[in-house]
Amino acid sequence: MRKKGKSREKQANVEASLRVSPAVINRLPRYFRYLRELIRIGRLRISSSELSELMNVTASQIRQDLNCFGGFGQQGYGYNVKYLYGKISEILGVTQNYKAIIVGTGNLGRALATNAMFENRGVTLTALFDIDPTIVGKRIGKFEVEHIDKLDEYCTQNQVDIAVITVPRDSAKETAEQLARLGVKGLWNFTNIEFDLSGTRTKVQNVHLGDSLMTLCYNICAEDNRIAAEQRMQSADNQSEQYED
Amino acid sequence: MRKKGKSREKQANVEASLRVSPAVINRLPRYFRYLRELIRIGRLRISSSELSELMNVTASQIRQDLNCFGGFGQQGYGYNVKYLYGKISEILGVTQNYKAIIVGTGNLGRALATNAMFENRGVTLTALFDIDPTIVGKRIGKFEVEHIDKLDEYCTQNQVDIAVITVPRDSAKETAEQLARLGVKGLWNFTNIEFDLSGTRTKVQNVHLGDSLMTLCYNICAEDNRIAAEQRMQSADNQSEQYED
DNA sequence: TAGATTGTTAATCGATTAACAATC
DNA sequence: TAGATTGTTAATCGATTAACAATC
Repeated sequence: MRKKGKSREKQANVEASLRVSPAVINRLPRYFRYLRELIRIGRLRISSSELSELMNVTASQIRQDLNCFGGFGQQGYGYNVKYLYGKISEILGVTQNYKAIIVGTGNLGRALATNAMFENRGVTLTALFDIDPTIVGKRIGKFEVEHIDKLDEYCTQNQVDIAVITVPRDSAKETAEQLARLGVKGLWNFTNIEFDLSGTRTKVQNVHLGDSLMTLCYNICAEDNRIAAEQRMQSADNQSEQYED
Repeated sequence: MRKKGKSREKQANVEASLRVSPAVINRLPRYFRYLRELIRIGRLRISSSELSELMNVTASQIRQDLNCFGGFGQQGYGYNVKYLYGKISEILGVTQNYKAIIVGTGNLGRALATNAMFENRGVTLTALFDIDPTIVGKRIGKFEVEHIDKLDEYCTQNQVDIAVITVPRDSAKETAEQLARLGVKGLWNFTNIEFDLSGTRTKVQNVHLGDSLMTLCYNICAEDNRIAAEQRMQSADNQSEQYED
């Protein structure tokens, strides 16, 4: 059972949004993912040490992270999986029912438009926009693509919290600034360029797929180098063995 | 002109792949991106302080980061843009001409298959695989989709450095382990689950789009809370003003 | 040469881990 | 109550920034 009265929840943190370190914030979605999986397999409770083994992090880090937002656990018991999942969902804004649009219905935009990811995370897609007249009017999933000229009107008349930006790089900056002007709260940026929206309240989350691919390439390349170095060592050893007898 | 003889390049680091901190590695692709842009606009040289302004980081960090790999600059001059770009490209493995395949040609797989990102970063796509018989044999971009049953044979007979994993979550673990067994050097994972390939030399780079969306939602939600708090403060101020006179 | 800017060391800052008292 | 496990403080570790001597 949950403790009631003398709850230690850091209400201050949640309410006044006292700055939580970016390192912690970036780990929250991963907790969310693991907790959902635990619910799926029917787990009712979990201790920080069990979860730490599952997630390959320290139990200390888990307790520290969760405590930025409140005392969600119980001494001697651990964490109630569903309760914790609910709390993290709240913190992540899953319960806010944010509305999103996709701007740019190229291959990537279309792929996202039909992806269950949004609804699985409490975000509702409401419209798609494109500039290409041969695409405008076509159906993608349950939407009819609208012309980008309608963007201003749409954003003024409907709640738009998030805009997914999947336009070509040349129109990206302009589009981003337009959306920020229209008061869209967050941009999910799939283009290669970065936006400077300081001076607005609009948040930007960059995906930069190319950077991710490059990081992978670096790690592969570094491993290749290590393997080559190992082999050089080995053959050097063999050489000296030959001389030894 | 580049200095020659008494070069200070950390050859040791590049050759023996002395561990570079993950924080630095994750920043490299961003340098790569900005340098490419500088080349595009015809810049020949740049100082760390100029670049720092452009990228919104400290000059100190830039010099520190680059020096993990060698002395690529010149006192009193700065960095030669093309030379530095070449060096970072090398470090990131762009010059290795890695070969990649895409496993899973759903919406996301198809979007990636026709994306210029790979060739722009020195990676060559060579084949696509899927399990769905209605898709196998169809053309996507310049490829004909092959059946996943051919994966073993293909990987044995061709160099496959990178596999892009865009399969449904239920077949993800199995697919990843198969690819690791086949000696694929790196997995670019677009599924929601994580792989444990410790004990293999295969590197995994997770994209986790859902996590990225959640981080954006957190930041929006936190900002919403801050705005609400501000407004409460404001109305409290107004209240006390009323009482003041 | 004088001015500029790097490479590098030392100082600071922030994030992670360890330890343990509080408490369920 | 005794055992378990959290919440939290203190210690450690790593990453960032500042400063400056080296040098182009």
